[in-house]
Amino acid sequence: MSQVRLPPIQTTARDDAVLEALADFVQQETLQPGDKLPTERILAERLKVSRNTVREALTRWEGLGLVERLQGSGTFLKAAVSPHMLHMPLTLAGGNDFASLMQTLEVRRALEAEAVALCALRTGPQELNLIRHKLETMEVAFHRHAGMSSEEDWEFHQAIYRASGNPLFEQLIAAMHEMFHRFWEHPLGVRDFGHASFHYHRTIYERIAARDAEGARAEALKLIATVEADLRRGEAARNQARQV
Amino acid sequence: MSQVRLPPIQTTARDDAVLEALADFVQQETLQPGDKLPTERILAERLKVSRNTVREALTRWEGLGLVERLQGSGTFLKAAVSPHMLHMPLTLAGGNDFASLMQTLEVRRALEAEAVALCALRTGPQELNLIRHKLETMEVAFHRHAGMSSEEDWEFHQAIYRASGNPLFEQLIAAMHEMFHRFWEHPLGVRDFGHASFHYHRTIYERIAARDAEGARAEALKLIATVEADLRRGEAARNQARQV
DNA sequence: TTGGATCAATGGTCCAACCAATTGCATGAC
DNA sequence: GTCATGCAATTGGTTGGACCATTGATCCAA
Repeated sequence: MSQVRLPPIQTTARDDAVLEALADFVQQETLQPGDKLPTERILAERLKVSRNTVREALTRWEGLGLVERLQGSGTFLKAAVSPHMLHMPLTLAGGNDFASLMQTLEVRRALEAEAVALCALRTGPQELNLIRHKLETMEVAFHRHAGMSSEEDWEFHQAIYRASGNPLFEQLIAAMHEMFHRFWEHPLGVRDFGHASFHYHRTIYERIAARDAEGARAEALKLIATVEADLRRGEAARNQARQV
Repeated sequence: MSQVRLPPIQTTARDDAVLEALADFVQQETLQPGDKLPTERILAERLKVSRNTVREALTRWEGLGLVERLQGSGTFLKAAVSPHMLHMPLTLAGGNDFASLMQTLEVRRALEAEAVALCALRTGPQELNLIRHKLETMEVAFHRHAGMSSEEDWEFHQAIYRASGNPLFEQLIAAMHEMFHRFWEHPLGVRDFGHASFHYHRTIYERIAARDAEGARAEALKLIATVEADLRRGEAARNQARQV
Protein backbone atom coordinates (compact mmCIF):
# COMPACT_ATOMS: atom_id res chain seq x y z
CA MET A 1 0.00 0.00 0.00
CA SER A 2 2.71 2.42 0.94
CA GLN A 3 4.33 2.20 -2.50
CA VAL A 4 1.47 4.28 -3.76
CA ARG A 5 2.78 7.11 -1.63
CA LEU A 6 6.21 6.89 -3.19
CA PRO A 7 5.94 7.82 -6.84
CA PRO A 8 9.23 7.64 -8.68
CA ILE A 9 11.04 10.95 -8.72
CA GLN A 10 11.27 12.70 -12.03
CA THR A 11 14.88 13.50 -12.72
CA THR A 12 14.07 14.48 -16.28
CA ALA A 13 10.80 15.30 -17.95
CA ARG A 14 11.82 17.76 -20.57
CA ASP A 15 8.80 17.82 -22.87
CA ASP A 16 6.35 17.87 -19.98
CA ALA A 17 8.24 20.81 -18.58
CA VAL A 18 8.04 22.49 -21.97
CA LEU A 19 4.30 21.99 -22.14
CA GLU A 20 3.88 23.28 -18.63
CA ALA A 21 5.87 26.39 -19.41
CA LEU A 22 3.94 26.85 -22.63
CA ALA A 23 0.61 26.48 -20.84
CA ASP A 24 1.69 29.15 -18.37
CA PHE A 25 2.75 31.35 -21.25
CA VAL A 26 -0.59 30.93 -23.01
CA GLN A 27 -2.43 31.85 -19.84
CA GLN A 28 -0.27 34.84 -19.00
CA GLU A 29 -0.59 36.21 -22.50
CA THR A 30 -4.29 35.31 -22.46
CA LEU A 31 -4.01 33.74 -25.89
CA GLN A 32 -7.30 32.79 -27.48
CA PRO A 33 -8.05 29.95 -29.91
CA GLY A 34 -6.80 31.06 -33.30
CA ASP A 35 -3.90 33.06 -31.93
CA LYS A 36 -0.42 32.27 -33.10
CA LEU A 37 2.12 31.04 -30.65
CA PRO A 38 5.85 31.59 -30.78
CA THR A 39 8.01 29.94 -33.37
CA GLU A 40 9.52 26.59 -32.57
CA ARG A 41 12.95 28.14 -32.91
CA ILE A 42 12.06 30.96 -30.54
CA LEU A 43 10.59 28.56 -28.00
CA ALA A 44 13.69 26.41 -28.17
CA GLU A 45 15.90 29.41 -27.60
CA ARG A 46 13.80 30.90 -24.79
CA LEU A 47 13.29 27.61 -22.95
CA LYS A 48 16.90 26.59 -23.41
CA VAL A 49 15.99 23.27 -24.93
CA SER A 50 16.58 21.90 -28.37
CA ARG A 51 14.08 22.56 -31.10
CA ASN A 52 13.58 18.83 -31.27
CA THR A 53 12.27 18.71 -27.73
CA VAL A 54 9.96 21.60 -28.46
CA ARG A 55 8.66 19.72 -31.46
CA GLU A 56 7.93 16.57 -29.47
CA ALA A 57 6.04 18.60 -26.92
CA LEU A 58 4.02 20.38 -29.60
CA THR A 59 3.34 17.06 -31.28
CA ARG A 60 1.66 15.96 -28.09
CA TRP A 61 -0.53 19.05 -28.02
CA GLU A 62 -1.32 18.62 -31.67
CA GLY A 63 -2.44 15.06 -30.95
CA LEU A 64 -4.72 16.38 -28.26
CA GLY A 65 -6.23 18.83 -30.69
CA LEU A 66 -5.02 21.80 -28.69
CA VAL A 67 -2.86 23.21 -31.41
CA GLU A 68 -2.63 23.28 -35.18
CA ARG A 69 0.61 23.46 -37.11
CA LEU A 70 0.75 24.98 -40.55
CA GLN A 71 3.96 24.60 -42.41
CA GLY A 72 5.21 27.95 -43.57
CA SER A 73 2.90 30.00 -41.41
CA GLY A 74 3.19 28.89 -37.83
CA THR A 75 1.58 27.07 -34.92
CA PHE A 76 -1.83 28.23 -33.80
CA LEU A 77 -3.89 27.65 -30.71
CA LYS A 78 -6.93 25.59 -31.54
CA ALA A 79 -8.64 25.27 -28.17
CA ALA A 80 -8.53 26.95 -24.81
CA VAL A 81 -5.57 25.83 -22.76
CA SER A 82 -5.30 26.00 -19.04
CA PRO A 83 -2.50 24.69 -16.83
CA HIS A 84 -4.73 22.15 -15.11
CA MET A 85 -6.17 20.22 -17.97
CA LEU A 86 -7.00 16.57 -17.75
CA HIS A 87 -6.44 14.41 -20.79
CA MET A 88 -7.83 10.97 -21.23
CA PRO A 89 -7.29 8.92 -24.36
CA LEU A 90 -10.43 7.25 -25.63
CA THR A 91 -10.06 4.09 -27.67
CA LEU A 92 -13.11 2.62 -29.34
CA ALA A 93 -13.23 -0.65 -31.19
CA GLY A 94 -15.65 -0.69 -34.05
CA GLY A 95 -16.36 -2.39 -37.31
CA ASN A 96 -17.96 -1.25 -40.49
CA ASP A 97 -20.92 -3.55 -40.40
CA PHE A 98 -24.53 -2.83 -39.72
CA ALA A 99 -24.32 -3.81 -36.06
CA SER A 100 -21.50 -1.37 -35.39
CA LEU A 101 -23.34 1.49 -37.00
CA MET A 102 -26.39 0.73 -34.89
CA GLN A 103 -24.22 0.69 -31.80
CA THR A 104 -22.90 4.16 -32.50
CA LEU A 105 -26.50 5.26 -32.96
CA GLU A 106 -27.52 3.84 -29.59
CA VAL A 107 -24.79 5.82 -27.93
CA ARG A 108 -25.73 8.88 -29.90
CA ARG A 109 -29.32 8.48 -28.78
CA ALA A 110 -28.25 8.45 -25.16
CA LEU A 111 -25.91 11.40 -25.46
CA GLU A 112 -27.95 13.52 -27.79
CA ALA A 113 -31.12 13.25 -25.76
CA GLU A 114 -29.30 14.41 -22.65
CA ALA A 115 -27.32 17.12 -24.45
CA VAL A 116 -30.41 18.58 -26.02
CA ALA A 117 -32.20 18.64 -22.69
CA LEU A 118 -29.26 20.32 -20.97
CA CYS A 119 -29.04 22.77 -23.83
CA ALA A 120 -32.68 23.73 -23.37
CA LEU A 121 -31.99 24.43 -19.72
CA ARG A 122 -28.74 26.30 -20.09
CA THR A 123 -28.31 27.95 -23.46
CA GLY A 124 -28.11 31.70 -23.58
CA PRO A 125 -29.51 34.02 -26.25
CA GLN A 126 -26.20 34.18 -28.07
CA GLU A 127 -25.81 30.42 -28.45
CA LEU A 128 -29.47 30.17 -29.33
CA ASN A 129 -28.97 32.58 -32.21
CA LEU A 130 -26.07 30.51 -33.45
CA ILE A 131 -28.17 27.36 -33.34
CA ARG A 132 -30.97 29.07 -35.26
CA HIS A 133 -28.49 30.28 -37.85
CA LYS A 134 -27.11 26.78 -38.32
CA LEU A 135 -30.66 25.47 -38.61
CA GLU A 136 -31.53 27.94 -41.33
CA THR A 137 -28.32 27.25 -43.21
CA MET A 138 -29.15 23.57 -43.10
CA GLU A 139 -32.70 24.15 -44.31
CA VAL A 140 -31.47 26.23 -47.23
CA ALA A 141 -29.00 23.52 -48.19
CA PHE A 142 -31.76 20.94 -47.89
CA HIS A 143 -34.01 22.75 -50.33
CA ARG A 144 -31.22 23.58 -52.73
CA HIS A 145 -29.99 20.01 -53.05
CA ALA A 146 -33.30 18.33 -52.33
CA GLY A 147 -31.75 16.29 -49.55
CA MET A 148 -29.89 16.35 -46.28
CA SER A 149 -26.46 17.86 -46.35
CA SER A 150 -24.34 16.05 -43.79
CA GLU A 151 -22.01 18.97 -43.36
CA GLU A 152 -24.65 21.52 -42.41
CA ASP A 153 -26.56 18.92 -40.44
CA TRP A 154 -23.49 18.13 -38.38
CA GLU A 155 -22.80 21.80 -37.72
CA PHE A 156 -26.31 22.25 -36.41
CA HIS A 157 -25.93 19.42 -33.95
CA GLN A 158 -22.48 20.59 -32.96
CA ALA A 159 -23.84 24.00 -32.09
CA ILE A 160 -26.31 22.32 -29.75
CA TYR A 161 -23.71 20.17 -28.04
CA ARG A 162 -21.54 23.21 -27.59
CA ALA A 163 -24.42 25.04 -25.95
CA SER A 164 -25.06 22.19 -23.54
CA GLY A 165 -22.47 23.65 -21.20
CA ASN A 166 -20.61 20.36 -21.00
CA PRO A 167 -17.70 20.00 -23.42
CA LEU A 168 -17.60 16.25 -22.94
CA PHE A 169 -20.79 15.84 -24.93
CA GLU A 170 -19.28 17.52 -27.95
CA GLN A 171 -16.13 15.42 -27.75
CA LEU A 172 -17.94 12.14 -27.28
CA ILE A 173 -20.47 12.72 -29.98
CA ALA A 174 -17.66 13.79 -32.28
CA ALA A 175 -16.15 10.38 -31.67
CA MET A 176 -19.45 8.69 -32.53
CA HIS A 177 -19.79 10.86 -35.60
CA GLU A 178 -16.30 9.91 -36.68
CA MET A 179 -16.98 6.20 -36.28
CA PHE A 180 -20.28 6.51 -38.05
CA HIS A 181 -18.84 8.33 -41.04
CA ARG A 182 -15.65 6.39 -41.29
CA PHE A 183 -17.41 3.66 -43.20
CA TRP A 184 -20.22 5.67 -44.56
CA GLU A 185 -20.29 7.57 -47.77
CA HIS A 186 -23.89 7.15 -48.65
CA PRO A 187 -24.66 4.87 -45.81
CA LEU A 188 -24.96 1.37 -47.09
CA GLY A 189 -26.33 2.71 -50.34
CA VAL A 190 -29.51 4.20 -48.97
CA ARG A 191 -30.88 6.97 -51.11
CA ASP A 192 -32.45 9.96 -49.40
CA PHE A 193 -30.73 9.05 -46.18
CA GLY A 194 -31.77 11.39 -43.42
CA HIS A 195 -34.65 12.81 -45.42
CA ALA A 196 -37.11 11.87 -42.71
CA SER A 197 -35.05 13.55 -40.04
CA PHE A 198 -35.27 16.98 -41.62
CA HIS A 199 -38.46 18.09 -39.92
CA TYR A 200 -37.25 17.31 -36.43
CA HIS A 201 -34.33 19.69 -36.59
CA ARG A 202 -36.69 22.60 -36.44
CA THR A 203 -38.88 21.09 -33.75
CA ILE A 204 -35.79 20.45 -31.64
CA TYR A 205 -34.78 24.05 -32.05
CA GLU A 206 -38.24 25.26 -31.11
CA ARG A 207 -38.31 23.15 -27.94
CA ILE A 208 -34.87 24.45 -26.98
CA ALA A 209 -35.91 28.02 -27.64
CA ALA A 210 -38.98 27.41 -25.46
CA ARG A 211 -36.70 26.10 -22.68
CA ASP A 212 -38.65 22.86 -22.81
CA ALA A 213 -36.05 20.29 -21.86
CA GLU A 214 -38.26 17.23 -21.95
CA GLY A 215 -39.92 18.33 -25.17
CA ALA A 216 -36.53 18.82 -26.79
CA ARG A 217 -35.45 15.40 -25.56
CA ALA A 218 -38.54 13.82 -27.08
CA GLU A 219 -37.94 15.47 -30.45
CA ALA A 220 -34.30 14.40 -30.43
CA LEU A 221 -35.38 10.81 -29.80
CA LYS A 222 -37.75 11.02 -32.74
CA LEU A 223 -34.94 12.27 -34.95
CA ILE A 224 -32.63 9.42 -33.97
CA ALA A 225 -35.48 7.00 -34.58
CA THR A 226 -35.76 8.15 -38.18
CA VAL A 227 -32.03 7.62 -38.70
CA GLU A 228 -32.29 4.16 -37.21
CA ALA A 229 -35.20 3.41 -39.51
CA ASP A 230 -33.16 4.57 -42.53
CA LEU A 231 -30.33 2.34 -41.47
CA ARG A 232 -32.59 -0.68 -41.04
CA ARG A 233 -34.17 0.02 -44.38
CA GLY A 234 -30.75 0.03 -46.02
CA GLU A 235 -29.76 -3.18 -44.28
CA ALA A 236 -32.95 -4.88 -45.37
CA ALA A 237 -32.33 -3.79 -48.95
CA ARG A 238 -28.81 -5.14 -48.81
CA ASN A 239 -29.89 -8.47 -47.44
CA GLN A 240 -32.51 -8.75 -50.15
CA ALA A 241 -29.96 -7.90 -52.84
CA ARG A 242 -27.58 -10.51 -51.49
CA GLN A 243 -30.19 -13.23 -51.71
CA VAL A 244 -30.98 -12.44 -55.36
CA MET B 1 -19.14 21.34 -54.20
CA SER B 2 -16.69 19.82 -56.62
CA GLN B 3 -13.77 20.85 -54.45
CA VAL B 4 -14.85 18.15 -52.06
CA ARG B 5 -13.93 15.64 -54.72
CA LEU B 6 -10.47 17.07 -55.04
CA PRO B 7 -8.76 16.65 -51.70
CA PRO B 8 -5.30 18.15 -51.65
CA ILE B 9 -2.69 15.59 -52.57
CA GLN B 10 -0.42 14.51 -49.79
CA THR B 11 3.08 15.12 -50.96
CA THR B 12 4.31 14.62 -47.43
CA ALA B 13 2.72 12.99 -44.45
CA ARG B 14 5.66 11.17 -43.08
CA ASP B 15 4.63 10.48 -39.50
CA ASP B 16 1.12 9.44 -40.51
CA ALA B 17 2.64 7.05 -42.99
CA VAL B 18 4.89 5.74 -40.26
CA LEU B 19 1.95 5.12 -37.94
CA GLU B 20 0.01 3.42 -40.69
CA ALA B 21 2.90 1.13 -41.47
CA LEU B 22 3.38 0.44 -37.80
CA ALA B 23 -0.31 -0.37 -37.32
CA ASP B 24 -0.09 -2.83 -40.18
CA PHE B 25 3.01 -4.34 -38.64
CA VAL B 26 1.31 -4.74 -35.27
CA GLN B 27 -1.61 -6.47 -36.89
CA GLN B 28 0.46 -8.77 -39.06
CA GLU B 29 2.61 -9.79 -36.14
CA THR B 30 -0.51 -10.03 -33.97
CA LEU B 31 1.19 -8.11 -31.20
CA GLN B 32 -0.68 -8.00 -27.92
CA PRO B 33 -0.69 -5.31 -25.25
CA GLY B 34 2.54 -5.66 -23.32
CA ASP B 35 4.56 -6.83 -26.30
CA LYS B 36 7.65 -4.94 -27.29
CA LEU B 37 7.83 -3.23 -30.61
CA PRO B 38 10.90 -2.68 -32.70
CA THR B 39 13.56 -0.24 -31.68
CA GLU B 40 13.27 3.31 -32.88
CA ARG B 41 16.53 2.86 -34.73
CA ILE B 42 15.32 -0.29 -36.42
CA LEU B 43 12.04 1.31 -37.40
CA ALA B 44 13.88 4.28 -38.84
CA GLU B 45 16.12 2.02 -40.84
CA ARG B 46 13.36 -0.29 -42.08
CA LEU B 47 10.95 2.51 -42.97
CA LYS B 48 13.66 4.60 -44.56
CA VAL B 49 12.89 7.65 -42.46
CA SER B 50 14.91 9.44 -39.89
CA ARG B 51 14.75 8.34 -36.31
CA ASN B 52 13.38 11.73 -35.44
CA THR B 53 10.34 11.17 -37.61
CA VAL B 54 9.78 7.80 -36.00
CA ARG B 55 9.94 9.48 -32.64
CA GLU B 56 7.35 12.09 -33.54
CA ALA B 57 5.03 9.35 -34.73
CA LEU B 58 5.52 7.32 -31.57
CA THR B 59 4.98 10.45 -29.51
CA ARG B 60 1.52 10.69 -31.03
CA TRP B 61 0.73 7.09 -30.12
CA GLU B 62 2.09 7.64 -26.67
CA GLY B 63 -0.25 10.60 -26.28
CA LEU B 64 -3.16 8.38 -27.24
CA GLY B 65 -2.13 5.86 -24.63
CA LEU B 66 -1.45 3.20 -27.25
CA VAL B 67 2.17 2.80 -26.39
CA GLU B 68 4.52 3.19 -23.46
CA ARG B 69 8.14 4.14 -23.76
CA LEU B 70 10.67 3.04 -21.18
CA GLN B 71 14.12 4.52 -21.45
CA GLY B 72 16.66 1.80 -21.50
CA SER B 73 14.15 -0.99 -22.11
CA GLY B 74 12.15 -0.22 -25.18
CA THR B 75 8.72 0.76 -26.45
CA PHE B 76 5.80 -1.45 -25.51
CA LEU B 77 2.27 -1.81 -26.80
CA LYS B 78 -0.16 -0.65 -24.17
CA ALA B 79 -3.51 -1.15 -25.89
CA ALA B 80 -4.83 -3.12 -28.80
CA VAL B 81 -4.22 -1.46 -32.13
CA SER B 82 -6.09 -2.23 -35.26
CA PRO B 83 -6.93 -0.18 -38.32
CA HIS B 84 -10.61 -0.29 -37.36
CA MET B 85 -10.05 1.42 -34.07
CA LEU B 86 -10.82 4.97 -33.28
CA HIS B 87 -8.45 6.81 -31.02
CA MET B 88 -9.48 10.16 -29.71
CA PRO B 89 -8.32 12.13 -26.71
CA LEU B 90 -10.84 13.55 -24.28
CA THR B 91 -9.96 16.84 -22.70
CA LEU B 92 -11.52 18.12 -19.56
CA ALA B 93 -10.72 21.68 -18.62
CA GLY B 94 -9.57 21.44 -15.05
CA GLY B 95 -9.13 24.15 -12.52
CA ASN B 96 -12.52 23.50 -11.00
CA ASP B 97 -12.80 20.04 -9.60
CA PHE B 98 -16.45 20.25 -8.77
CA ALA B 99 -17.53 21.37 -12.22
CA SER B 100 -15.41 18.70 -13.88
CA LEU B 101 -16.84 15.96 -11.69
CA MET B 102 -20.36 17.12 -12.44
CA GLN B 103 -19.61 17.02 -16.14
CA THR B 104 -18.48 13.43 -15.99
CA LEU B 105 -21.61 12.65 -14.01
CA GLU B 106 -23.86 14.23 -16.62
CA VAL B 107 -22.35 11.99 -19.23
CA ARG B 108 -22.66 9.02 -16.97
CA ARG B 109 -26.32 9.83 -16.41
CA ALA B 110 -26.97 9.85 -20.14
CA LEU B 111 -25.07 6.64 -20.82
CA GLU B 112 -26.11 4.69 -17.76
CA ALA B 113 -29.80 5.36 -18.19
CA GLU B 114 -29.67 4.08 -21.75
CA ALA B 115 -27.39 1.14 -20.96
CA VAL B 116 -29.63 -0.04 -18.15
CA ALA B 117 -32.69 0.18 -20.34
CA LEU B 118 -31.00 -1.77 -23.13
CA CYS B 119 -29.80 -4.29 -20.59
CA ALA B 120 -33.34 -4.87 -19.39
CA LEU B 121 -34.41 -5.56 -22.96
CA ARG B 122 -31.53 -7.76 -24.01
CA THR B 123 -29.84 -9.51 -21.15
CA GLY B 124 -29.99 -13.26 -21.01
CA PRO B 125 -30.29 -15.46 -17.93
CA GLN B 126 -26.54 -16.03 -17.76
CA GLU B 127 -25.63 -12.34 -17.71
CA LEU B 128 -28.49 -11.73 -15.30
CA ASN B 129 -27.03 -14.24 -12.88
CA LEU B 130 -23.68 -12.50 -13.10
CA ILE B 131 -25.28 -9.15 -12.35
CA ARG B 132 -27.09 -10.59 -9.36
CA HIS B 133 -23.88 -12.12 -8.11
CA LYS B 134 -22.07 -8.79 -8.38
CA LEU B 135 -24.96 -7.14 -6.60
CA GLU B 136 -24.80 -9.55 -3.71
CA THR B 137 -21.05 -9.24 -3.44
CA MET B 138 -21.48 -5.50 -3.28
CA GLU B 139 -24.15 -5.73 -0.61
CA VAL B 140 -21.98 -7.98 1.52
CA ALA B 141 -19.09 -5.57 1.22
CA PHE B 142 -21.42 -2.73 2.10
CA HIS B 143 -22.52 -4.34 5.33
CA ARG B 144 -19.05 -5.48 6.26
CA HIS B 145 -17.46 -2.06 5.89
CA ALA B 146 -20.54 -0.06 6.70
CA GLY B 147 -20.21 1.89 3.45
CA MET B 148 -20.01 1.72 -0.28
CA SER B 149 -17.05 -0.12 -1.73
CA SER B 150 -16.08 1.51 -4.99
CA GLU B 151 -14.50 -1.64 -6.33
CA GLU B 152 -17.53 -3.89 -5.93
CA ASP B 153 -19.86 -1.07 -6.94
CA TRP B 154 -17.94 -0.56 -10.14
CA GLU B 155 -17.99 -4.25 -10.96
CA PHE B 156 -21.75 -4.33 -10.57
CA HIS B 157 -22.21 -1.49 -13.00
CA GLN B 158 -19.70 -2.98 -15.40
CA ALA B 159 -21.63 -6.21 -15.50
CA ILE B 160 -24.70 -4.24 -16.51
CA TYR B 161 -22.92 -2.36 -19.28
CA ARG B 162 -21.50 -5.59 -20.55
CA ALA B 163 -24.99 -7.07 -20.69
CA SER B 164 -26.33 -4.12 -22.64
CA GLY B 165 -25.23 -5.79 -25.83
CA ASN B 166 -23.31 -2.72 -26.93
CA PRO B 167 -19.60 -2.70 -26.10
CA LEU B 168 -19.36 1.02 -26.72
CA PHE B 169 -21.21 1.71 -23.49
CA GLU B 170 -18.68 -0.16 -21.44
CA GLN B 171 -15.77 1.55 -23.14
CA LEU B 172 -17.23 5.01 -22.77
CA ILE B 173 -18.30 4.63 -19.18
CA ALA B 174 -14.91 3.19 -18.35
CA ALA B 175 -13.41 6.40 -19.67
CA MET B 176 -15.79 8.46 -17.53
CA HIS B 177 -15.04 6.30 -14.53
CA GLU B 178 -11.35 6.84 -15.07
CA MET B 179 -11.73 10.59 -15.34
CA PHE B 180 -13.94 10.68 -12.31
CA HIS B 181 -11.41 8.83 -10.21
CA ARG B 182 -8.48 10.92 -11.29
CA PHE B 183 -9.92 13.71 -9.24
CA TRP B 184 -11.43 11.66 -6.62
CA GLU B 185 -9.91 9.66 -3.86
CA HIS B 186 -12.54 10.31 -1.31
CA PRO B 187 -14.42 12.82 -3.33
CA LEU B 188 -13.87 16.24 -1.95
CA GLY B 189 -13.76 14.89 1.53
CA VAL B 190 -17.33 13.75 1.73
CA ARG B 191 -17.90 11.07 4.28
CA ASP B 192 -20.30 8.27 3.50
CA PHE B 193 -20.10 9.09 -0.17
CA GLY B 194 -22.46 6.90 -2.13
CA HIS B 195 -24.28 5.72 0.95
CA ALA B 196 -27.59 6.95 -0.39
CA SER B 197 -27.07 5.13 -3.68
CA PHE B 198 -26.93 1.71 -2.06
CA HIS B 199 -30.63 0.98 -2.13
CA TYR B 200 -31.00 1.69 -5.84
CA HIS B 201 -28.56 -0.98 -6.92
CA ARG B 202 -31.04 -3.62 -5.93
CA THR B 203 -34.02 -1.84 -7.43
CA ILE B 204 -32.13 -1.47 -10.70
CA TYR B 205 -31.40 -5.16 -10.69
CA GLU B 206 -35.02 -5.98 -9.97
CA ARG B 207 -36.28 -3.82 -12.83
CA ILE B 208 -33.76 -5.43 -15.18
CA ALA B 209 -34.78 -8.90 -14.04
CA ALA B 210 -38.40 -7.93 -14.68
CA ARG B 211 -37.46 -6.81 -18.19
CA ASP B 212 -38.81 -3.39 -17.31
CA ALA B 213 -36.63 -1.07 -19.38
CA GLU B 214 -38.26 2.21 -18.39
CA GLY B 215 -38.43 1.20 -14.75
CA ALA B 216 -34.76 0.33 -14.77
CA ARG B 217 -33.97 3.64 -16.42
CA ALA B 218 -35.91 5.49 -13.75
CA GLU B 219 -34.06 3.71 -10.95
CA ALA B 220 -30.70 4.42 -12.60
CA LEU B 221 -31.58 8.10 -12.79
CA LYS B 222 -32.43 8.07 -9.09
CA LEU B 223 -29.08 6.50 -8.32
CA ILE B 224 -27.18 9.11 -10.28
CA ALA B 225 -29.23 11.78 -8.55
CA THR B 226 -28.00 10.59 -5.16
CA VAL B 227 -24.40 10.75 -6.34
CA GLU B 228 -24.98 14.25 -7.63
CA ALA B 229 -26.50 15.21 -4.32
CA ASP B 230 -23.49 13.82 -2.47
CA LEU B 231 -21.22 15.81 -4.72
CA ARG B 232 -23.17 19.03 -4.17
CA ARG B 233 -23.21 18.40 -0.46
CA GLY B 234 -19.43 18.10 -0.46
CA GLU B 235 -19.04 21.24 -2.53
CA ALA B 236 -21.34 23.19 -0.20
CA ALA B 237 -19.33 22.01 2.80
CA ARG B 238 -16.13 23.10 1.13
CA ASN B 239 -17.48 26.52 0.28
CA GLN B 240 -18.66 26.97 3.83
CA ALA B 241 -15.29 25.93 5.20
CA ARG B 242 -13.59 28.39 2.90
CA GLN B 243 -15.69 31.27 4.17
CA VAL B 244 -14.90 30.47 7.80
C1' DT C 1 26.14 -17.54 -3.80
C1' DT C 2 26.33 -12.84 -3.59
C1' DG C 3 27.66 -8.24 -4.56
C1' DG C 4 29.47 -5.02 -7.51
C1' DA C 5 31.47 -3.44 -11.86
C1' DT C 6 31.13 -3.32 -16.72
C1' DC C 7 28.99 -2.93 -21.04
C1' DA C 8 25.65 -3.15 -24.68
C1' DA C 9 20.96 -1.81 -25.91
C1' DT C 10 17.48 1.71 -25.93
C1' DG C 11 14.89 5.79 -25.31
C1' DG C 12 15.86 11.08 -24.56
C1' DT C 13 18.22 15.20 -26.03
C1' DC C 14 20.97 18.07 -28.75
C1' DC C 15 22.94 20.25 -32.97
C1' DA C 16 23.32 21.89 -37.59
C1' DA C 17 21.81 21.69 -41.89
C1' DC C 18 18.51 21.32 -45.52
C1' DC C 19 13.61 20.67 -47.58
C1' DA C 20 8.86 22.41 -48.40
C1' DA C 21 5.05 25.41 -47.86
C1' DT C 22 3.51 30.04 -46.90
C1' DT C 23 3.64 34.85 -46.75
C1' DG C 24 4.95 39.37 -47.94
C1' DC C 25 7.32 42.55 -50.63
C1' DA C 26 9.28 44.34 -54.59
C1' DT C 27 9.64 44.66 -59.23
C1' DG C 28 7.66 45.19 -63.56
C1' DA C 29 4.10 44.92 -67.32
C1' DC C 30 -0.23 46.83 -68.66
C1' DG D 1 -2.67 53.00 -60.44
C1' DT D 2 -3.43 47.97 -60.68
C1' DC D 3 -2.48 43.53 -61.08
C1' DA D 4 0.62 39.68 -61.89
C1' DT D 5 5.02 37.67 -61.43
C1' DG D 6 8.74 36.21 -58.98
C1' DC D 7 12.17 36.51 -55.40
C1' DA D 8 13.32 36.16 -50.50
C1' DA D 9 12.42 35.61 -45.66
C1' DT D 10 9.80 32.98 -42.38
C1' DT D 11 8.30 28.70 -40.46
C1' DG D 12 7.14 23.99 -39.85
C1' DG D 13 9.04 19.18 -41.56
C1' DT D 14 12.95 16.04 -42.18
C1' DT D 15 17.51 14.34 -42.02
C1' DG D 16 21.86 12.40 -40.02
C1' DG D 17 24.85 12.08 -36.56
C1' DA D 18 26.38 12.63 -32.00
C1' DC D 19 26.04 12.20 -27.07
C1' DC D 20 23.41 11.53 -22.47
C1' DA D 21 20.62 8.61 -19.07
C1' DT D 22 18.49 4.53 -17.86
C1' DT D 23 17.97 -0.26 -17.96
C1' DG D 24 19.18 -5.05 -17.97
C1' DA D 25 22.36 -8.64 -18.75
C1' DT D 26 26.93 -10.43 -18.19
C1' DC D 27 30.98 -11.18 -15.97
C1' DC D 28 34.15 -11.20 -12.20
C1' DA D 29 35.74 -11.31 -7.56
C1' DA D 30 35.03 -11.90 -2.62
